[in-house]
Amino acid sequence: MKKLVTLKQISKELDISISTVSKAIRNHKEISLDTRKKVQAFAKLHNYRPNSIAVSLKNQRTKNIGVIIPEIVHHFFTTVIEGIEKVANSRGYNVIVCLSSESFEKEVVNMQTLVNGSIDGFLVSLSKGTQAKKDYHHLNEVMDQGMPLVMFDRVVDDIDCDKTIVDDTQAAFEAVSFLLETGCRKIALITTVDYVSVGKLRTEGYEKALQKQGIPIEPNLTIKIEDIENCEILINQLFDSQHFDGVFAVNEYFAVVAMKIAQKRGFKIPDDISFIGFTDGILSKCATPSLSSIAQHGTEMGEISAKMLIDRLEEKEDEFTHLTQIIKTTLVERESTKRLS
Amino acid sequence: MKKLVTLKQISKELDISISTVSKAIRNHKEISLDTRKKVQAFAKLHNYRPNSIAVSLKNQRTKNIGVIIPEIVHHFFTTVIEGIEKVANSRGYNVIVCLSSESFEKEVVNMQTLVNGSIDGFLVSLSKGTQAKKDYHHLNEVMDQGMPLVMFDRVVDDIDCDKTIVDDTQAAFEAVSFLLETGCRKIALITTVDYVSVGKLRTEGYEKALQKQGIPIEPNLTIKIEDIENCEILINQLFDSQHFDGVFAVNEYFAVVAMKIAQKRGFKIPDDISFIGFTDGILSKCATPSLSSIAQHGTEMGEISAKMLIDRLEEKEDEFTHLTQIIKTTLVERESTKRLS
DNA sequence: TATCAACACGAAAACGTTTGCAATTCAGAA
DNA sequence: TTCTGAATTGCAAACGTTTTCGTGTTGATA
Repeated sequence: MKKLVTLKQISKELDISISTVSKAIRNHKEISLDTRKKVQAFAKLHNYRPNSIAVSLKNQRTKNIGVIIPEIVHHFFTTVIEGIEKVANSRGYNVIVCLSSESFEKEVVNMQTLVNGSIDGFLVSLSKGTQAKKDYHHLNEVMDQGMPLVMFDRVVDDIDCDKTIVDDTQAAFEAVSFLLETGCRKIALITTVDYVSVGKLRTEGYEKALQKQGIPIEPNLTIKIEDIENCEILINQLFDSQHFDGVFAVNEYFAVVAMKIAQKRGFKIPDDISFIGFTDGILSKCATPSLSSIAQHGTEMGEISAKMLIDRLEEKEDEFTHLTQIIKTTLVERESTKRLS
Repeated sequence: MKKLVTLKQISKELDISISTVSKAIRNHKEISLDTRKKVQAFAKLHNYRPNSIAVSLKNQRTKNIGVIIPEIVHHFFTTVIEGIEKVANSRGYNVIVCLSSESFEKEVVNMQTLVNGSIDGFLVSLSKGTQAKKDYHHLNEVMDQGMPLVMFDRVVDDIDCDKTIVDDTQAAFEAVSFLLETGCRKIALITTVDYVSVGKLRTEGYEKALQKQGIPIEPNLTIKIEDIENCEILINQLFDSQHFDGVFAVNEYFAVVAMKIAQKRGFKIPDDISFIGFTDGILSKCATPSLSSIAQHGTEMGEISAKMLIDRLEEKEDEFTHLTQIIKTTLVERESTKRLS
């Protein structure tokens, strides 16, 4: 077992001052070529690597970025992380991932433990808890300290920072419009409770699409799911009490569960009922029938968010305008919807 | 914008030495109660937090652990991370996640950039590239430097370190035995190429189960998938050329794809063909019919691995025996298999 | 009054870097 | 031999902590 070698040890070994060693390793031209060669050879031999903690302390930057997400067992967030990792890595940054588990308190604690020097900037998607509580003091504190913050997907207007989102309302509008165009007349909506920003926005898109076609909005055709555990029960109740020929769900899981229930009740998909979900993940592809859904391009969202953050970290002079990037969604047509004639 | 306050600033403001401030904040009894109260009040007011980089440098420990996984868009690894996060957080550690993307080179680079002080220990699951190349020098280097390393799931015998695995062979044996007990006689195997350790082990379990029942192993009933992209093609070829009444797949994705193909060809599941997959994830639950599969308990694996690592980090005296924890798998019966009579 | 412990606080080193500037060396010119 | 300027090299501060050790003050005791 040989611990990592330090500048001091090299310096002693070679009988050269620490500063000369440091400069020689980094190939400063103010050190003679002879010395540079000698030191570099020695460093290579002993596998010298600068201690990143010391470098961080000296340079007042860690080359780490912190990512706070509500859940990781969730295909969409997973693709976002993939995108973040990709650009972070390519620009020399490491990614520290923290999970809020949809809890406000955990989100606050996570941010507090990272803000004290561990990272250079934050990438955050809000927990449900935070959205319900509408308490954003932890975000403001971080911003106050001059630490860059980029929010993605689950964002909030009250905070003035860079953001990356998809146009949820527009995407939902397009999906529901597609259902209408392919012949659906009574469309059920399976969504989340209103405080979840994306749930609310997608609900708005649903309503807009109906309104545009002059179709009245029937409240009984909408179910709002708070606790994912009992979504089956609620969906079954919907089937019990209502008739409809289309379903729009705000995520793929709800859509797939609804499809399974519909099939059990003898409905043919898409002949009797069409289905569209949000988030084009592995479930959509593998469901039977495969599910038409809205691709949110999570990887791209991660890439763009990370790029925004790192650009901000490395910008020379402070730029005070914050911008919001909107990612274009795509409706992926599969077997759960009829063809546009 | 107010940057974080430091000990030095507090010290100047209160006209007390830095060391006294430090001690007062940490409630050392060698500082008078008066001073302690005063300093603590001031610190609280100005929201003082010790700079974690400086603390890390001083204490020679970062309270970060590095996790290297092959892919994150993969339900199993995602559950492992969840488990890791949970215990790491509860014991005051942050988690730095790096993706090898199944590439040997990326795995090496990731480990090298983390080993220089950024973290206290590693949690690693090998990339396919590394397993194919059989080059483990980067792991040995890390161990040589005295940095604790715990491998999970995709491990290798050549490295002497703590490990967490499931008994892949035994689990596959049980799954295939179950198929046999429920009446299957010709069982196809959908696996990966041999250099993927878990693929190989599960294949062994499959063969053992057949041997035990005295059923000959037909090589043509096995397909080994290297590139996940063209798994559909290979599975279709299998259906074209062979007859069978059971399928065992080494992951849930292969199983679900095979089920879809079987259904398209008019087979009834499980009456004509039974299916069992490995990795009990969301796909298994949501497939139609739902897939019987082997739960690997990823969360538990993550928890145990993280616990092993942190225990190792915090142990007083060096303990030289490395241990391998084996996690019990569970066969989750669903609709894709017949009932045991 | 001298001694001593208990108490409160501060100086300084250490962790491993980076970097501006001062100090040293050396060759060549006067 | 002395001087000059360039080429090398080293000193020391700085980043923000923690911690050991030393110092000074106080009050009590002999």
